[in-house]
Amino acid sequence: MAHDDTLKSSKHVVKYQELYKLIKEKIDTQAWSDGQVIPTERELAEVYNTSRTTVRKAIEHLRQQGYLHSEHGRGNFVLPERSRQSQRSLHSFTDDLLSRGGKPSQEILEIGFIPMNDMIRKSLELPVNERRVFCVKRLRYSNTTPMGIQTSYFPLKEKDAISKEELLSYGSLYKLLGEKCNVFPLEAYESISARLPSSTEARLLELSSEDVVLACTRITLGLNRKPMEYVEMVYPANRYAYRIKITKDSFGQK
Amino acid sequence: MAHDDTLKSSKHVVKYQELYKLIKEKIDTQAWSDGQVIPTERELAEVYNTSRTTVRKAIEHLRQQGYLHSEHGRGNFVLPERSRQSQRSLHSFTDDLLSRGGKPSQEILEIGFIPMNDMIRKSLELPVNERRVFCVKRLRYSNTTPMGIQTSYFPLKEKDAISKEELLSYGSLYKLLGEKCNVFPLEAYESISARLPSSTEARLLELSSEDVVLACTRITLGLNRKPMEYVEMVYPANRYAYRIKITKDSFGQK
DNA sequence: TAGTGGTCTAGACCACACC
DNA sequence: GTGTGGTCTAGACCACTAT
Repeated sequence: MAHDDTLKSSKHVVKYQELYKLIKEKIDTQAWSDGQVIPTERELAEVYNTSRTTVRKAIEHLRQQGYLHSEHGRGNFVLPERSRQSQRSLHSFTDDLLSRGGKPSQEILEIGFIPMNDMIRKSLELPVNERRVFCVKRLRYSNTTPMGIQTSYFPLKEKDAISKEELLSYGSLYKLLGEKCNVFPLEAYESISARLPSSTEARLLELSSEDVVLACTRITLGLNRKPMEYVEMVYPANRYAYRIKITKDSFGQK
Repeated sequence: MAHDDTLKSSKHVVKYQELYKLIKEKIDTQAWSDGQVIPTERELAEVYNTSRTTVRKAIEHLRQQGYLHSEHGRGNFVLPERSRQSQRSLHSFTDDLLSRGGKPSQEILEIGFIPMNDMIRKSLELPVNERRVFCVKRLRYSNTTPMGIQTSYFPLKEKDAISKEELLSYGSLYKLLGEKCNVFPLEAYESISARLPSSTEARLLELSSEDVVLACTRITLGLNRKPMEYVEMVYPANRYAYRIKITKDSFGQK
């Protein structure tokens, strides 16, 4: 009864998201700590003046994010921090480095239109009459250590060309693309392999003769599910590892 | 009206899973094909004699699996095959090779208890008085090509030791562990890096001097969210690449 | 204006855990 | 038993898309 209408359901703000944030906050601040049960769904529904269905929807998402797990007949329990997030999700290289505790910066090696090739055309699903593609090649740093070479290809119109100055002032390429071309990333498919570095790569990444590189390619799909980016990434394997969370299929799949 | 009670909701069979399978079937068999709208949620609810809530739960899961996407005010649309599954999910090496189109087999290099070390103890979160751990080292083949060296460590009781013959007759280690020790994998955390192979690895994987390996470690959590396995995997990078799907966070996370 | 998916409600019954 | 989460219902209203 302490609350009543804490969950504002005004324009475009949705009750189950509010409740999700609220519970997440409780867990992040350790008001509800690891291994403990949280209040029952019926209690939460009453306290926050909502229905059990809405509570369950919020809890469902917290389960997917690794914050809670449910035991039939017992209750919903807070999971240890190690389980939380860490599902590999779509974010910029900048965010990635930040989450690893470094100070990101970048050097632009190349920027501009280049002739199309078949690999890029196929990845971006472009018609054969597209002759040029926009390319941005960058060297990424964490503090002063080189952490990767990232070469991105975008199906831009000639008029939408991005200048070096523009990119540097924006910092984030995704943000720039969103505002200039109205494209936003939705999901991506990545392939991760490894090989010996080329001499150029070894020089840029400051590698010794024993070092190898992780070589990854990614196709990013936009909101309309069309490819909006093809990226080749090269990481120094001795300084960079992929971390992923693997889960069981929700159900059905067998 | 054609159906009525097609969706049997008998013991332990749940309506939304049945409906999920039914819609998935329609899409897999291309009865409902790429880019097309499927019947409206209200229609599906009527035809299959269920509520719209239940229909929406089935559709929600199909969205998560990349089978459908929804457009507010327009309908639910079938996504192209490329979007489906491919989320990296928990499965055995055997399943993985099968999905890549090979014929899996294995050779057991080592099996038995070995002395504990700190790396393994920490990964499996074991107390300091645990002195031994069960180790299985296997060479995996796709057809006759070596595709990986997999070294697994399990916190087994001495009495639960697994023999080479047992493992070979079962084929799957997970299946054996499930039946013998009642442990089942729930989720896993994997780290992917790369390096030069050791001379033993190069010999076993039939590598040339130019080849490098993907070096991965994995901690698998069981149903009780306790570590049930620590695995080190070494793949020939020229023959094996990781494929992962990356998605945007569901909501809230910002 | 009509039809769609998105949110939300206030119930109900079931399966499971614990006493 | 009682209490918990898991499933399901039959509505309702809103926001968006189309015509």
